[in-house]
Amino acid sequence: MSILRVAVPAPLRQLFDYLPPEGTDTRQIAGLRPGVRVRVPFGRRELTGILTAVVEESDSPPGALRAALEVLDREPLLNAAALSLGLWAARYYHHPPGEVLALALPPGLREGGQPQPPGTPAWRLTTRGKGLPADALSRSPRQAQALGLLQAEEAVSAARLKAEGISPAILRNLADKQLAERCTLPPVEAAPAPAAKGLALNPDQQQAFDHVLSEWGNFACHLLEGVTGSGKTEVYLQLIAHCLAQGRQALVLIPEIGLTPQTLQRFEQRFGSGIAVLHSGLAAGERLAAWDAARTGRARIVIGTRSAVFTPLREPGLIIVDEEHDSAFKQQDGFRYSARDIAVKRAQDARCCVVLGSATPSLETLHNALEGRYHHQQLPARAGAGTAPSIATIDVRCQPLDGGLSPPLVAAMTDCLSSGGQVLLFLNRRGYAPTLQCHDCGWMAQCGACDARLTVHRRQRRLRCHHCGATAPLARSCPECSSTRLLTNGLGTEQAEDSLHRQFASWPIHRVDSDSMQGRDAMQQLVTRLHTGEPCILIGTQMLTKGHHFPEVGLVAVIDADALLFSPDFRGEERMAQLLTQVAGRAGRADRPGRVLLQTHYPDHPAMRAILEQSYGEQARRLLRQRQEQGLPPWSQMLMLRSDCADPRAGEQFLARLRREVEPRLPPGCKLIGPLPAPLQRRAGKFRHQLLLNAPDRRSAQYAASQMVAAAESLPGRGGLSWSIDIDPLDLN
DNA sequence: AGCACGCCGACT
DNA sequence: GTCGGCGTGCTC
Repeated sequence: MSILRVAVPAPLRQLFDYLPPEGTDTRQIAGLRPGVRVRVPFGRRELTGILTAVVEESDSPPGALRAALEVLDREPLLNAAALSLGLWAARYYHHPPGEVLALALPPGLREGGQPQPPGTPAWRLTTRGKGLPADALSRSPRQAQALGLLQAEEAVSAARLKAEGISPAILRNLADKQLAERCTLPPVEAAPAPAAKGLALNPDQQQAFDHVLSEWGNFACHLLEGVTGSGKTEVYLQLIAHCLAQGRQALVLIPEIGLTPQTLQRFEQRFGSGIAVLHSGLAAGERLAAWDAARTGRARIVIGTRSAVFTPLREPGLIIVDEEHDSAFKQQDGFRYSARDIAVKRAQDARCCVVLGSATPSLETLHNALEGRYHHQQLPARAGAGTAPSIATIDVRCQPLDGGLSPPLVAAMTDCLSSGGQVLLFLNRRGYAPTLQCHDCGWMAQCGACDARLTVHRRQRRLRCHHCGATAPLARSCPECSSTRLLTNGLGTEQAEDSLHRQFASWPIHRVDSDSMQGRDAMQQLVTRLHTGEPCILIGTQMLTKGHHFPEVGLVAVIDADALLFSPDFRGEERMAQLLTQVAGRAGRADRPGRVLLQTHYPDHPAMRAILEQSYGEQARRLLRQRQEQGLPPWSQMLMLRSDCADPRAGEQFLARLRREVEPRLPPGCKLIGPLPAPLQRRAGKFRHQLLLNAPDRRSAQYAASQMVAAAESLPGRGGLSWSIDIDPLDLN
């Protein structure tokens, strides 16, 4: 008896068995390959699942099995490697397999749609459209223009029409009149990779490159630790060239879409076409096309964000994770996976090399390298003889601050600007000010749904909660006492920008945060402008620290370095060191060493001193020793069970019961902490609690996780209580 | 997550 | 007398 074992997209941690569709003969069953999509009845609905195996026996009683409705694909959409990677990740993260495998498909195929024939989307005229006289649309110049373009050729790609200024709406109008229709152009054959060798590698780069090559053909994980500007990307490019020359595909993971234009440009210059880009910002059609190119092997290089780690590849030969320390690789809700860790597993399965690159490697990765599990390649020098920036603190105690700037900082900025340099100011707080307060009665604007204050956004004339997204109009008077003496407390980027306009009126000022960089290519435009080298001031959040290198920046200043100093999380100091090192890395170039200034009230704080006196590598090694003494990751394994409930007590009670149930059965050395209220206990109207487990090793953590999930599933999850498990949590918030 | 079934308040 | 509120239970 053949049984189909199907991963169904439901939040259930199991696979479901089905009989083959009615009327399937044994020959057809024998031809069924795992990785095809199957339409199945599920409760009272129909869903599209993925066939994971054809088995002879089911654990379910025979009468309980229903028949699948239809097999949707002749060829698997997920090959064996993609399938087993997804199932492994589902087990490791204790997440429903159907939801994990759905992630490996582009959204258009998840619901059971048919894959489009490969090719670029295009438009052509219908027979009716072809018969139309040229002047027929004289009342609609845009449509007439579109008609003209389409008349010239058999079919015109959607991208070219867009470039000619024809909006999709115009084409839809033509389609409504049945004058034009969608079609696809045959895919452009990937040009063979040009033989260009790229830049000459310096000795460090060459050594790193050679070392990776020496492990080629087997699984090996390499940490490529290179200071900013040391030329990691060139090493990636030459490794990719080698990979392509071996006839294999390269998968490149990057933390954010924002970085794609730059990265992509550099890759295209080197390799021409054959590059597929995958991220959530793509339109459905583009995404499907890129995914299909990766799966079939037409794309030789696949560049993508987190979820791209699940993309099926025909013949992977190299995986690169750029900025591996970046927390964007860890999904923070739902399926809480680490794309970096899964990339390592994937390389292991594929017996290929994986390169984790960073100027500021995570302690997890560094630990693996120092323990000899990963190879460790270091690029200590800036390529092209650049000089590392000098770092100093500004003690702002007792200093007058204008818009957050101390007199020494203002002087340094003036200096830098007048000598033709750009200034980069880092302030990790969006909006105008983090609090609005009544001067007469002390009232403060609080979020109604979270334990948090509302942030003043003056440009939008609104108060906004940065935790749940709630907004409220910016009050003109106090709701408690009607006083109009409302004060803002604290400093955000908007306010800093305003005060810069006052203090540096003759210089251009650009604000860079998620509010000001709304447009699709706002960042790209700014980067282009900055590359003209025009002296200016940049003020922005985290966004500024990621990826982009601005060669003309001569001064980088952190307006409020103290904000990083007192984190409740044991990873606080690691994050501070990474962030400050990354910010500092934005400054300077070959002929002009950059300056980095940190404004602080605690110039003697050990963490602050460490930033000045030690390289990131030295700090990281010191922090690793501390973690060892404290028995914390990466020397131990953590997992966290979170509860979320409208009732303030129910979540805590649920976790307490769970703890009682599970604690006696834990492997030796496992410690439970909690239940504790989450740092921001009430968020979006829900009370959050957490139960943390610290385990001595992976195996016991894995065992404990199964116990906890089993217990949580069996406990009555009453009263709208929801829970989730986070394996290797990054943020203990 | 859906989508049922299942028991208690305001309407034609 | 029904329509419908969302509480809890199940999905091969």
